[in-house]
Amino acid sequence: MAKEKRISLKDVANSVGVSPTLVSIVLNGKAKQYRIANEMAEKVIKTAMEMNYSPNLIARNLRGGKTQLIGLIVTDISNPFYSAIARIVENRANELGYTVVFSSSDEDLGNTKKLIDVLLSKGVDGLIIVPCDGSEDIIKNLHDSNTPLVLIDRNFPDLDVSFSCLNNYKATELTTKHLIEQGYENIALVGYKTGMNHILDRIKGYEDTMNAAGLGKYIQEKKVNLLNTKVEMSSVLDVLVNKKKVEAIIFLTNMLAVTGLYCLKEMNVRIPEDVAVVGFNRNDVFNLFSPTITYIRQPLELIGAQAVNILVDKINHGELEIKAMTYSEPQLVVGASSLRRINN
Amino acid sequence: MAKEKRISLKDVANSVGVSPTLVSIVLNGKAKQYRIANEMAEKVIKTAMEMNYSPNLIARNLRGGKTQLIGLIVTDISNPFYSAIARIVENRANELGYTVVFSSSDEDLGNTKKLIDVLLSKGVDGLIIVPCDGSEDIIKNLHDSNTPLVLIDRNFPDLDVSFSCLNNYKATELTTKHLIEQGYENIALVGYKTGMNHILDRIKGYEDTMNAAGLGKYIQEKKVNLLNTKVEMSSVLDVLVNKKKVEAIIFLTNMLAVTGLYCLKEMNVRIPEDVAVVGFNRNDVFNLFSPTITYIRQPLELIGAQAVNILVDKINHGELEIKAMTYSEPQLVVGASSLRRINN
DNA sequence: AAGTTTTGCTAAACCGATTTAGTTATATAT
DNA sequence: ATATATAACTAAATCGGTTTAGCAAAACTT
Repeated sequence: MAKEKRISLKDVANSVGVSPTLVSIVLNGKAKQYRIANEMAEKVIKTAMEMNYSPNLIARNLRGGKTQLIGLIVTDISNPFYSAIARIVENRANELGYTVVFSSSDEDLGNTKKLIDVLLSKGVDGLIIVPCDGSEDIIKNLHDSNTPLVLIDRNFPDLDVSFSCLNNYKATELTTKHLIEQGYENIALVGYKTGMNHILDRIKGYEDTMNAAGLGKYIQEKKVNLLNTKVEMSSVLDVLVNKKKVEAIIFLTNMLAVTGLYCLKEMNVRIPEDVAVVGFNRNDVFNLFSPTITYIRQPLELIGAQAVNILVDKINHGELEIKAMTYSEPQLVVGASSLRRINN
Repeated sequence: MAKEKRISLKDVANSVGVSPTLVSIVLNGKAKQYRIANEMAEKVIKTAMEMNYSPNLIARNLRGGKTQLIGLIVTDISNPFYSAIARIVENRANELGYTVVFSSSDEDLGNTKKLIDVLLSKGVDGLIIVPCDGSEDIIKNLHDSNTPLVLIDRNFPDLDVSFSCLNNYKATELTTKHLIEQGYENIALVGYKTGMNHILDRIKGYEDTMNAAGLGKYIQEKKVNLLNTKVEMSSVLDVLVNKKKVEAIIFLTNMLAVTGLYCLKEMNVRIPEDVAVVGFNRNDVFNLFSPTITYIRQPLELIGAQAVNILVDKINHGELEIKAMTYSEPQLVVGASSLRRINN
């Protein structure tokens, strides 16, 4: 069976008996502007509909230099947090007439560089990136080359690059205050080794709140390596729970919280009797765990949609100079894992 | 700062002092075939490298070439099962020099149709699709138009369309046998309303195994609607557990299992004492739940990579007529939720 | 009635690559 | 010495749109 030829603009033009130019003008809604006769315009539109014409975007884009393609680089699309973001980005992008090309950097600098090159060579009109540790220079170069670009989830405060992310400071401030209100004092934090701003902000939110409450002496921060999280997490939690006798643990990411819960379960640590726990980002695990886990909820809809909006603005209006900075507000979803400590 | 113009083929040609034709030929590795002098070929390649030339894929594709773009349509990229597949498809595609464009159909026929059109209009070289209920005609048309196409996770046995999916029959056969071996007899199944083959196969695997074990009288199948799963699941489970007194429940998808666990938890049903449970596809929830949940593991790596392999074969060799059918083998991961029933 | 404006439409360039059909110069054959 | 073959390269068409410049006919001025 032969591949059916798609109806082209020329086909419609021939059918009506006019030039392709006229058809193009009419179908782009510029009939008035070009003083095309009303009758003629209607006839063209009718014929195009009848012939089931749809424009070849590739041809259109070749002329216009645009692909209506947005590149999305996350660290790992199979991470539910990022796939949730991907879905929101997809939806908003579709609404605005764009399609999303995605790639996973695996938190790797070399990959990031390669993926950016590949996506640019595919002709994406702009990029939404979750930048990985150490990618500041790459991002700066990309921005300097005037590629429409928005960072999401993480950002580099020193760069003039637009971003859409959580108010991370407030997230741990909320969390820490909540735990303190619940009667906890010896509150520890588990993050991972990175110089990335989003994590540093979360750490600062915790530290400031602890200090403000006069609990500075209890500040304890453990950092695990992202590569063999499971093993390191075990020893970190062993130290915190068994040696340091902490009363509560704040996990700085969803993955850390899930891994932490695995380990705590294996260690037969009771939550919150032995230690209270707060996680990060929604996860079915938190709701189905016994007890349910308290966590910070990010307004993903907002964060994702904003990123697309900013990017498309840049693509369309070339407002590349303006640095759009959007910090969305976290919410604390309280479960049973951070219940009030019984005064003893 | 002005956006630097991308280097075009013509720029390279001018720089070397030859025609664009020659540059095109050399860079496409056809120098020998067109008897281009070795010296000249080397010079062109060197200059192209120095100028950091990369071909404009839009132009290339317009001419009738390829975009090295693969379209992936899943039902929902934010569903961890599909984002896991997406990641594997991405990896394999990248290895073969392709980039992935994704879209979510939301199990909707209209969306599916629209997304296919959009992806084709973006010039994807081929499509990997998780077809939704009722999409058989759309898929048939697509296949008939000779678009390289592979179905994944689900398939239409009546169509000559290649696919890569689980041996679904064997999945529930394994599950049911396991439960029977553990001493369960009154085993029910919870699926959703659909005519899709993958679910029908799973149902058949259960029925056949029950019948073969002489437990036909216990066969009970409940189907919930995918739209308000939570509400329907509650009533379905209420009937199964409280009225029908079933001993074990097999959930036919990951989402059903997770939702089911929510409901069972709310109902304070003990697992496996009151009712045993088996889920589908790995999920952190299953491992962190108390008790851990037995589930069917799909070899996602294999399923995803196969789909890409088949598709790229079709794209490259135009082997559109050959129907590649790959069924990958399920594994049963045994947790505590299906522990041996104490004889009473 | 001649000049000007407006109306309604089209030819042709263009985007950046690929490909077909040549062309020219040199080498080989007869 | 003329015909033929081969080597090395190029002009121009092509993909399917968009856009610019411009043309012919009708309508309007003065």
